[in-house]
Amino acid sequence: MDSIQTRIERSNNMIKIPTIRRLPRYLRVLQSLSSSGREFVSSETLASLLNIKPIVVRKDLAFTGISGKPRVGYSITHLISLIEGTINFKGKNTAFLAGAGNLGSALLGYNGFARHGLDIIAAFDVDPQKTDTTIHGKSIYPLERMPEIASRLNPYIGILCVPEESAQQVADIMIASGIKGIWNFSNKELNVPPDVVLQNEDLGAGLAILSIAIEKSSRP
Amino acid sequence: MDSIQTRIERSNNMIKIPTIRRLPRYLRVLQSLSSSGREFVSSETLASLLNIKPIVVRKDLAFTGISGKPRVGYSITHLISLIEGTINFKGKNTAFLAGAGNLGSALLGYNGFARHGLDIIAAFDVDPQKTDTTIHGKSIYPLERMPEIASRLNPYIGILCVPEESAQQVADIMIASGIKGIWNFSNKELNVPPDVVLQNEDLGAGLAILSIAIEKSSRP
DNA sequence: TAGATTGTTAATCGATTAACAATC
DNA sequence: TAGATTGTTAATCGATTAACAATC
Repeated sequence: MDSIQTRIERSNNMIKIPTIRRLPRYLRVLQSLSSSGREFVSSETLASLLNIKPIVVRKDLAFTGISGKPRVGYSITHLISLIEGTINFKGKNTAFLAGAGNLGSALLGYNGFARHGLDIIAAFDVDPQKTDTTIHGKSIYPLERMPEIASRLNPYIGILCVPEESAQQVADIMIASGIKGIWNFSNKELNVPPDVVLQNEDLGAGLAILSIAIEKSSRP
Repeated sequence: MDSIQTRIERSNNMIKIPTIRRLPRYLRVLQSLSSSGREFVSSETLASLLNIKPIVVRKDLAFTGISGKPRVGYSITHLISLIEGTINFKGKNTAFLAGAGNLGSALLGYNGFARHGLDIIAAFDVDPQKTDTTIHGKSIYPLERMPEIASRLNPYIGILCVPEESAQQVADIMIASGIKGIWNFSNKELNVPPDVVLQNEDLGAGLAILSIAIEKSSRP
């Protein structure tokens, strides 16, 4: 028999992955609406901007704790603030990045992260040619200095952009450095202890979905 | 009343998004097992390598049409071939890329795409400083030449890496050029006609999931 | 008040998991 | 044959959608 706590948590109120995935999208259109001077927006309008259904919007937004006004909609500035709070895009999420290759360098230069509350505070590489330089204004340190520098800066997130062959090894260094979550851009299946969160970013998955969908739409 | 066809399709046999997302992961561990000389693999082994359950593996692999042998498992080379066929990672998926900034350049230099059967055959940018040069060996053309070059090369996929402000406009040029699917790395919500497939790649979504999971695991 | 929009409750749909028979 | 592993059928779980009452 489940505990009351378990049953309550299962029955309602825990935010769900599909909702979390949509929240940054709401955020972007809301910021755009806000900068055009609008104050309120309906679930109908948000739905049409995201090509989803209004009922999905209302269910999703309920998780942020917002209360909409019948006949008016939701306060845009309030909603922005609540979504940012819900997905931790306020404050600063500090991160280390490992692997300053093509992709790693691109992420170091990605301006969008500021808007997502992510601050890459240091980057690491094994290549002596890259270390002790900066890329897009971020300092690159030798990989072996990660634990030492982490003990001073206390990063939350480790962004892993190294080749598959060294991915597990570098992940282990990140974990030993006290990082709480790994954002894995390598295509290696990583093993991490249960208290470390792992988020895999798999371009192959997106490409496979696209490829199958194109094939299906060409031969209906 | 639904047609018989509709009911058959809904009841069984259509490959599902979660399965499609996992197929590239199977592919990678299978390729690694294959290069270590193994011939057969069980659902149990694959499951433990991907940190999922064996029943999920068996259900997923059924969609590729493979037939496993009780007490032995699945033929690794056969399975690789069937997965590649299922997600179109065999042959060549030809692509145009628009926007040779940080991210676009990184994707031009990404070696993993060859393994995914994706061939970026040309790249485009509005910046005259970038056009008529090459990045990672790929030629960069002025954006306005896309329709003309497309009429010769017939690309399937358009990889969109331009800033949000110009994303819709560039997507429209891709569509006018006859592209069948858009892989959208900009954070713009695009409008595309129903016969064009849209796959959004949203880094904000991954970051939001990671961020909420870290918060939850820190305060249990 | 009338009507538009939210938010809740119930129904449907789809994916995962469990149980177990089939098979080599 | 015995036992391991596949693959099928049924059950459970979770997310989306529909219907509609509440509210401003």
